[in-house]
Amino acid sequence: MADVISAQGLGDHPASEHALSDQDTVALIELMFFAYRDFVSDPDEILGQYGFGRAHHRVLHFVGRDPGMTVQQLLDILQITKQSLGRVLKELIDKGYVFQKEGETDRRQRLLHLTAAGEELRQRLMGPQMNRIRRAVALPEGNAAHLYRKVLYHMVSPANREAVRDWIDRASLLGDSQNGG
Amino acid sequence: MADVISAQGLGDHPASEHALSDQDTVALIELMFFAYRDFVSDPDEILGQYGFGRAHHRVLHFVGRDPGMTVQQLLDILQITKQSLGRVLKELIDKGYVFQKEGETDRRQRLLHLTAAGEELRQRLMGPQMNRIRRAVALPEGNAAHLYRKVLYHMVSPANREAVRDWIDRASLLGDSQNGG
DNA sequence: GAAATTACGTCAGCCATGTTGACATATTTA
DNA sequence: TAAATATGTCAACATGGCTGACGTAATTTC
Repeated sequence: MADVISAQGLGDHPASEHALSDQDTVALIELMFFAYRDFVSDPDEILGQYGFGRAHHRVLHFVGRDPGMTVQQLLDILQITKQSLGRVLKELIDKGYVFQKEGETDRRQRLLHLTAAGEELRQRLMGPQMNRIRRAVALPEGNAAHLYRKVLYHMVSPANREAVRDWIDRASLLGDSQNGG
Repeated sequence: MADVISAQGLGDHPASEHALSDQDTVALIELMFFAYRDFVSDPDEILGQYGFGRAHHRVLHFVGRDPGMTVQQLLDILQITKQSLGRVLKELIDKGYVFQKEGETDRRQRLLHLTAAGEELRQRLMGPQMNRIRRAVALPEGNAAHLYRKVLYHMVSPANREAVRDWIDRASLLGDSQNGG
């Protein structure tokens, strides 16, 4: 029974029916909590060494994924206020992990980029999460990755799905900027 | 292409290989962020009407799942300090959503229970999340629920898996306390 | 070309929720 | 009886959200 949640959840039930039982649904709600809690624990530990928090991580990650993005684009993705962003962004700039470049076509814009140190830290933070995802998805079941991605996507609110899909598509097209390139 | 993340992610790749590409792995990391963000948005809105926050929600949920649990058990699940818990617990008790009963075998314990109002609120908070999970899992793919549960479970840190499995098993055995019974 | 809008920054204060450290009290266990 | 346990509480602090207000430079619109 190692590495199996419970007989209740993974053995006894014929999981092929499409309507989920209340029990199973609640178990998923709780697993969402536990999984997210541990999922962010790896980077949290690293961030502490730099005097940063989760907010810094998000900025590092998304700027690294889409170098040259505008402040407004970042705000749209994070869905926080510019004042909240301002604080962490200032710290990241002051400590030399992020820098800004005046927009060429629109000189009001301060396009966001990672410094070499920023990209390095971003990789360091992403490593454990990639390992965790790969370990979790690489199960004997077969195309878990496909399903899991689809399920997570459908967990996003319908109103936000277009923005999320656009982001994922866009970031994918940007190439392997998430792999140190 | 409606309701599909992207050609990149869900169309072009043969997802049957067990080693996930970097691109796909990063996409999952980001989906974890977006999905969790929206997953907690439903209850957040309701909680605001009561002057409560996410911390209150967690207490309501887990106490409702395992009525009579000790304070220490709750602390172990939430993995926060007793001072953090103390604040929200006090508010929930003062406002009449939670009450405590002296333990019978060990009179030091203050066993936690929901009042009728507490159970009602808990159901109200859980409703949208159950709908969201069911919608996300009820995809044409077939046994998504099974896979998704397994994947989320494996996202939990190995050191925490026993505790999480025990909790899920235990809560399941407690019957349908999550369904108003 | 003047006016309105946009992109961004910043100051100030507030709130929720986490932390550490210290101390108190009742009860159970050794 | 002494030590450990279960719980509560006070005080101070950090992070990262929020609102509201105001300012500046650049672009767009009329």
